[in-house]
Amino acid sequence: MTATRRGRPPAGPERRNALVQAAYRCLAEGGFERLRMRDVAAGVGIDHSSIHHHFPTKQDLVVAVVDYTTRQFWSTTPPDGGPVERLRHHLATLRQKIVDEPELHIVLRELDLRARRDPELLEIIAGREEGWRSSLRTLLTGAAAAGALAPGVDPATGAELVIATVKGASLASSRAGDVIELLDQLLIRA
Amino acid sequence: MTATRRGRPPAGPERRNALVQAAYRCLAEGGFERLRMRDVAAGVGIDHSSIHHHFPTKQDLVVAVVDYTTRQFWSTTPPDGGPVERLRHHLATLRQKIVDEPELHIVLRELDLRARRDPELLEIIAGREEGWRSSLRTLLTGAAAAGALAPGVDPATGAELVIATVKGASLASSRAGDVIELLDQLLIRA
Amino acid sequence: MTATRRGRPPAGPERRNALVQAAYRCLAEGGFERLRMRDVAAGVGIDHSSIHHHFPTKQDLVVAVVDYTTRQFWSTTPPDGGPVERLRHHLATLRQKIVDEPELHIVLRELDLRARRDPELLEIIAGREEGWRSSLRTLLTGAAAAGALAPGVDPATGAELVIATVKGASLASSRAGDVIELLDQLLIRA
Amino acid sequence: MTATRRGRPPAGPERRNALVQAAYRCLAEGGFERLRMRDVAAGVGIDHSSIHHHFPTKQDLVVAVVDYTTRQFWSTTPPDGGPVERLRHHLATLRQKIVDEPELHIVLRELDLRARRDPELLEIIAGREEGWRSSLRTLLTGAAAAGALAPGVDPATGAELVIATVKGASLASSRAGDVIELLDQLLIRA
DNA sequence: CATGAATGAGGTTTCATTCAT
DNA sequence: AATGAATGAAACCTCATTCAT
Repeated sequence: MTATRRGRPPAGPERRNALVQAAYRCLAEGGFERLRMRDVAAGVGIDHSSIHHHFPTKQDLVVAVVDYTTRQFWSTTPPDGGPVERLRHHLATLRQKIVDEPELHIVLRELDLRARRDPELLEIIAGREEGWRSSLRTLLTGAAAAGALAPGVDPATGAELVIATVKGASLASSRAGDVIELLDQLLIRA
Repeated sequence: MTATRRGRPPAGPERRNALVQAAYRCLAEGGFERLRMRDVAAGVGIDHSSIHHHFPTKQDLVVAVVDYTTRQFWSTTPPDGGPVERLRHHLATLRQKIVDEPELHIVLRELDLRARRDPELLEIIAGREEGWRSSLRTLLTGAAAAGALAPGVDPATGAELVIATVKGASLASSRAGDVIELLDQLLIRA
Repeated sequence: MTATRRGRPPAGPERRNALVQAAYRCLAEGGFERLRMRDVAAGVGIDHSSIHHHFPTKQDLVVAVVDYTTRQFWSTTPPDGGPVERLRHHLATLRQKIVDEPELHIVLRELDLRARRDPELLEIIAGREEGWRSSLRTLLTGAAAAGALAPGVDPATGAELVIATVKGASLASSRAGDVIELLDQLLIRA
Repeated sequence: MTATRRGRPPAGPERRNALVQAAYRCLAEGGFERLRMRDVAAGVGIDHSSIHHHFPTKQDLVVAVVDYTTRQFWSTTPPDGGPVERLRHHLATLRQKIVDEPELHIVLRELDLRARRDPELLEIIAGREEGWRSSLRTLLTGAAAAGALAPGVDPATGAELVIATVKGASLASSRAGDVIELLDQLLIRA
C-alpha cells in the first residue's frame, strides 16, 4: 500500500487547502470579528505559528478564503435548454443553495461588508460578481427575446433585482425559498 | 437650579447619546471588526475609560447602538391615504433612505450578521423587524383587497420579498434606486 | 505626613523616568540585542503592557533612553580658570567617568552603532556630540592661543582625536585611565 | 576524482565559507541586533534550515564569523625596515583600512560589545587583540630605543593609546584619516 | 464624571531549531 | 546536503476593563 503513514497529518498542498477551509468555517461561525489564526490552526490540528509557513500574513489567508468562497458560489454547471429554462434553473439552484448551505451565503455577506474597507478583497469579489451579473443579464435578455419576461423589465435592472433579492434573502435563509420562488413568479411569465 | 455647569461640556444624558452616535459612526466606518472603545471615546472627546461610567461594558454600548440604529430606520411617519398609496410611499421612502444615507443600511446589515451570534442583539433586532414585517403585511393585504397587488402574490411572502430585496439592495446603494423601483413595478399593479 | 502611601508604587511622571532608567540598565547589561520590553517593565515592577501607556512604541522608549543617556554624559559643570586648566579638567573628568561608570560609555557605544541604522537616533546623538565637539574645539583653540598645545596641532583635528580616543578607551575601561592621561600629556605642553 | 559535481552549486567547505561571509555582510549591515539565520541563508541562496548542516547552532556561525572577521583585520604583511618605519607603516595601514573598508571596523566594534556578554567570543577576540597589542608594544619599544618616540611615552601605554584611538576613530570613519595622522605625529618624533 | 495608570488576556508575527523526506 | 513543514518560545502591541484620585 502506498497510503500515507498514519499518525502524521498529510502535508503538502493539501494542508494549504485545509487551512483555507478551516478559515472558512471560522468565518461562517464568528465572522471577521472573531477570525483568529489560532482557531484556524486548531481547525487543522497544527500550531498557529505554522500557518505563516503557508500564508505569510493573515491578509494572505483572508484573500485565499475569499477566492475559495466566491469560487464555491459561482461554480454552477449551466444547464442546457432555452434561456427561460436556464433562468428558471438558475434561480432554483440559488434557492436550493441558500437553503442547503446557509453558511456559504452568510460568509459571502460577511465578505461584502469587509470589502468596503479592503480594496484587495473588493477587487476579487467585484470581479466574481461581475461574472454573475453579466450571466444574469444574458439570461434575462434571452428570456425577454422569447417574450417570457414580465413586461417593462429592463434586463440589466432585472439582473440587479435578482442579485439584491438573493443577497437579502440569504440573511434569513429560512424564508429564502419562498422569497426566491415569488421573485421567479413575478419576473417570468407563466 | 438644574443648570449645567459653566465651562464644561454638558455631561448627563446628552453625553450618553453622543457616545451612542459616535459608536454608530465607528460602526459605519469599520464595522464591528474595528469597533474600539477608544475610538468611540475619541469621537466625543473624552477619555476611553470614562465610557464605562455611561456603559459598564462594551456590550452595553453595542446594545444601545442597536437600539439607536433600528429606531433610526423604522421611524417613518406613516402617510395618510389608501393602502396602495401608503405602500408606494413606503417603498419610495426606503429607496430614498438607502440612497441618501447608505451608512445606516450598512450598519443594519452589520447588525444582521452580528445578531446571528448574539442572542441579545437578535432579540432587539428581530423585535423591530417584526414590526416592519407586520406593517408590510398590512399594507400588502390592503393592496390585495384593493386589487392592486400582482396576481397570485401572498401578502406574507410579498412582505418577505420586500424585506429581502431592500436588505440586499442596501449592500450596493448605487444601484438600489432602480432595484426598488422595479420591485414596486412588479409588485403593484399600475 | 503627606508622604505617598506605602505599598503602591508612586505613579506620575516618576514612573516614566524609572522606565527610562530601567531601559538604560537593560541596555548596559545586554545591549540592543537583548532589550526587551518585558525586562524593562520588570525593572520597575509593572506589567509589560503598561509601558505602552507611557511610551506608545518601543522606539519611543529607545528615543527617551538616548536622550537620557546622552544628557547623562554631557552634563559636566564647566570649571572656572584658563583654557588650559579647563581642558585638563575636562580630560580628567572624562577619565574619571569612564573608570567610575563604565556602563555609561558602553551604552553610548551601543548607541553609536545603533544610530547607523536609525536616523531618528542619529539626529539626537549627532546633535549632542556636535555640542561636545565645538566645546572641545573652543578649549583647544584657547590652549593653542596660550601656547599650551603641542606644536602643529590643529584644534579641530585635536578635538576629533580626543573624541576618538575617549570612545575607543571606553571599550576597555580598565585601561582607559592611563590612555587618557597619555593623551593629555601628548596634547598639552607641560 | 575530487571534482565538484556539475550543475550544482559547489557544496562542501566553500559553502561554509560563503555562509560566513554572508553572515559578515549581515552583521555589517544590521549588527547583531538584526542578524537572522534566514537572511544569511538568503545571502548564499539556500534554505535557512540548511544552515544547520554547516553550523549546528547560530552561536557556531557567530563564532566562525568572529574568527573570519578578526583574521581579516590582523592579516597585515609586516614590512621590512627599522622599527620606526614599521610603526609608521602600521599606522598608515590602519588608517587606510578604516577609510577603505569601514564596515570591517564597524563589525569589529560590534564584536567588542558582544564579547562583553559572550565569554566564547571574548576569548577569541581577546586572544587576537593580544597579538596586536604585543606587536604594537614591540614596535613602540623599538622606536623608543631608536629615540623616535615622543619623550616620556611608556611603550605599553602607547600601545593602548593606539588601540583606543583606532577603535574610536573607526566609529566615525570619515574623520578617521586625520585623527590617526595626528596620533602618528604626536607619538613619533619627526 | 472624568482621568491616568495599570492590568492581563489575547492578537499577529518572528525566529531558531528539529525532523522526515 | 538540501528542503519544506512544523514547532514553541518569545517578541511587540492592542484592548476592554478596573481602580484610585
